[in-house]
Amino acid sequence: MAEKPYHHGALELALSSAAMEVVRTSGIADLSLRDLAREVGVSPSATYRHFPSRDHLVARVSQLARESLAGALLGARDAVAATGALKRRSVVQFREIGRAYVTFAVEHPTLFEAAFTPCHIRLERADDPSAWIVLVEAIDHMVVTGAVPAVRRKDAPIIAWSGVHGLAQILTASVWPSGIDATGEIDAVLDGISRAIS
Amino acid sequence: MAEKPYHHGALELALSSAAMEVVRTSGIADLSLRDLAREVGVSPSATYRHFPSRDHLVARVSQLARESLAGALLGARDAVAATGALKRRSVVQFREIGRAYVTFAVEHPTLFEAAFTPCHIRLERADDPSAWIVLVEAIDHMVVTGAVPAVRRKDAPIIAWSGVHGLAQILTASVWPSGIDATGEIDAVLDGISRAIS
DNA sequence: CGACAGATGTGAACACTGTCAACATTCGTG
DNA sequence: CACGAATGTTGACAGTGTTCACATCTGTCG
Repeated sequence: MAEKPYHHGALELALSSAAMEVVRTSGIADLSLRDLAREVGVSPSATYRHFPSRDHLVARVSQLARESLAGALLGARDAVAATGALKRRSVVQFREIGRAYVTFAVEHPTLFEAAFTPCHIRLERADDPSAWIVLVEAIDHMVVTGAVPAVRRKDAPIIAWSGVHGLAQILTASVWPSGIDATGEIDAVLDGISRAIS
Repeated sequence: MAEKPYHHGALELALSSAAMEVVRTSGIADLSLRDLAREVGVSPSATYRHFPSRDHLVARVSQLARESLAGALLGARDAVAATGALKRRSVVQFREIGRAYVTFAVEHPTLFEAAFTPCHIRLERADDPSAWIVLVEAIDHMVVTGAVPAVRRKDAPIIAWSGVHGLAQILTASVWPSGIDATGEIDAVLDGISRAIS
């Protein structure tokens, strides 16, 4: 077995993966280039062949976290049984997407935090399947099936996205006015969104 | 004039103020104990007499930012003219509070970011006038004037808070699906919230 | 008033970080 | 096969949070 090839071969991927692991278990604030380099078995400066700066690494990880969230939404949507009336089904799908959004944040708070961490770096590669698109599609679908009036089509996405994103943020934030029970609030907000876009 | 008294006299306040200035102009990520110490004209280790760690300083600044936000909400509420029907006035006040929340975030993005930055430190001193309380009071007031049905009293706060906080977060976040126009979206979301809690 | 305890500030050090420049090795391609 | 581009290494620099031993001041009690 090759002891230690001079070239790692897939350093960028290895670094991203190790970084995602750190984010999952610890949080994006604890990302350290030197730590990752150690983890992967490479010198600190080697990382600079793949990420111009720590901020670029952070931005990449944030992007991966966003894609992970989008994947969760898609999964929740596609898990809805393809039975019954189309109209009702479009409503259920939308609701499950919303629930998945908040659930993802609650179950993987560090990932969710990373997904929307403020970073001033502009990646050249754009996001793959944006969570935003999944939401807009679901709403468009509801408009088609008549579950949502066409008048609401324009504003419904920002209303729904705001409500769901805000709740997720609130449930995962550290500072709080008083203990808030997650499960109860989720349905309350989802109901509110339904009324708002009806 | 006293050249340089050995004791600063109000170091904690001076450090907090300098820190808030950095947050306002630069962002909470750029906070540095050594920088602040230099700014205030004190040795780096002096800061440790007032903040056990950098995280504590960050937590304090975050708290100050939250109080600043709460102040903006109070200001917006009290700026509503005390004329006309009570019912209508309670609705206008609620709407202005919501608008102020989002406006604060858009106009002072770094302060808003600081207000909800994730930090694992628990301050002993609790927040003074929480933004949450202002919101709940406004909703209670609407229930009293009959602008909001009593059935919604329980869920209205989390619905409104989620919508407004989510929109603020979305408008100030760095990564985006597409350019979003702030002013238009604010009214859309505020209208949505009104429908949701009616 | 004066001594003493506690609060507050200093200086020098440690371990750690991101980043860079000069150099070494390997890969792909003419 | 040779050579340029891609990738990895070594060693350094400036900067950071944090700590410890020490200096200085402030208020309080006999």
